[in-house]
Amino acid sequence: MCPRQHSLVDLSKSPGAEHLRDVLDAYMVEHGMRATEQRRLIIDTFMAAEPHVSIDELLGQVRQKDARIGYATVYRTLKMLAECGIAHERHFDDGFARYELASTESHHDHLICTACGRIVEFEEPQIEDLQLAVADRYGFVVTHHRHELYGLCADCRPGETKASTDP
Amino acid sequence: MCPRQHSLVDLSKSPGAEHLRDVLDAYMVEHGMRATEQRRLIIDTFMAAEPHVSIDELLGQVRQKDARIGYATVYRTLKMLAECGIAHERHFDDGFARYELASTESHHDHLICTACGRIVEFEEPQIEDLQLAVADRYGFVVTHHRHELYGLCADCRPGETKASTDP
DNA sequence: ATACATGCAAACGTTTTGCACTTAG
DNA sequence: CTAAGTGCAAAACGTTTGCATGTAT
Repeated sequence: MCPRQHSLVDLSKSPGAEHLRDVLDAYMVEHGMRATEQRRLIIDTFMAAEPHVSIDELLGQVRQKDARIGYATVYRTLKMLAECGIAHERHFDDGFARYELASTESHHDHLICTACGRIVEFEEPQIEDLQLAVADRYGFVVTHHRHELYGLCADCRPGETKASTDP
Repeated sequence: MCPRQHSLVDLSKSPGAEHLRDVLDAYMVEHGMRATEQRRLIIDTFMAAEPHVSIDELLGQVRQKDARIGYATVYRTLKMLAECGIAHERHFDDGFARYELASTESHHDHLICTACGRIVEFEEPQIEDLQLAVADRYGFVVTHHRHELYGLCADCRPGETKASTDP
């Protein structure tokens, strides 16, 4: 192992992560999948990464440990994680897929700052309830949904400190 | 009841397709754009088409009248309509852009049947209010959003009668 | 007459896959 | 040993654009 430094935040040890590992192991055994060096590295890196990483971002982080890893391997590994329910694939308006660890908590949606790219998760049970009511009103049964609020976060909003007159 | 406002480009309160034509004309004049045969045909066809047409669908309909029309022309015309606020570009989960006339009153979101592709518009002011409340809670100012409910419509649901025990 | 528009085909950016080589079991 | 995984490069996919030709004004 590389005795580089002790990671400050080790999400792989947060509550729930162990269960995810179990789910993953079961899934891989069941599908005759092998635990390769690359997969281990990619999965570990993903679990320690900030939420909503893109494939490219993750690839960059992974390559700091092993520069030979290819895009396709990261791509396929993330697809696999999504397939077995450990990760969720998200498509915001920036054009590429992002992945987040499936949390044990309930469902959440997202606020996205169009200036700095910050992504904040929110939960609003009342909205969830209203969604079901709306669907019911139209005879729909909802299987999944997408709810994204785009705008400016507190740091990017004009008004904090005026003087925003550019030449 | 509604007096027809004249000449001013006031999109937000446009009552009908006729006004949209006026807005369009004004936009084209202002941008030195020409009223070509193709554009007329494409725009007329779009306005008569069902809501949420894709470029390919519209191209198909347009080619029934003039088989020489190219994809790029439809593409550019729809972009232009979106640019001047007459059409809205939507991206659902089927991978390609769809366009709808902006003629309708206030904002709406969508229910999409994942079986037959049916798209239903819904309006729910309470959800809109809650969105603003949520954004405010996180210090965000919302500029736009995306809210899509995916599921099965009444026609595609298993068990027209009841059948509520099916994962 | 000439700037704008068209239609083709090729460029794009991201995702997905075919394939020869490598490797875990 | 052999089925599964890797990395590369190329295909696929919808979207976007450069360019030679056509046309509305």
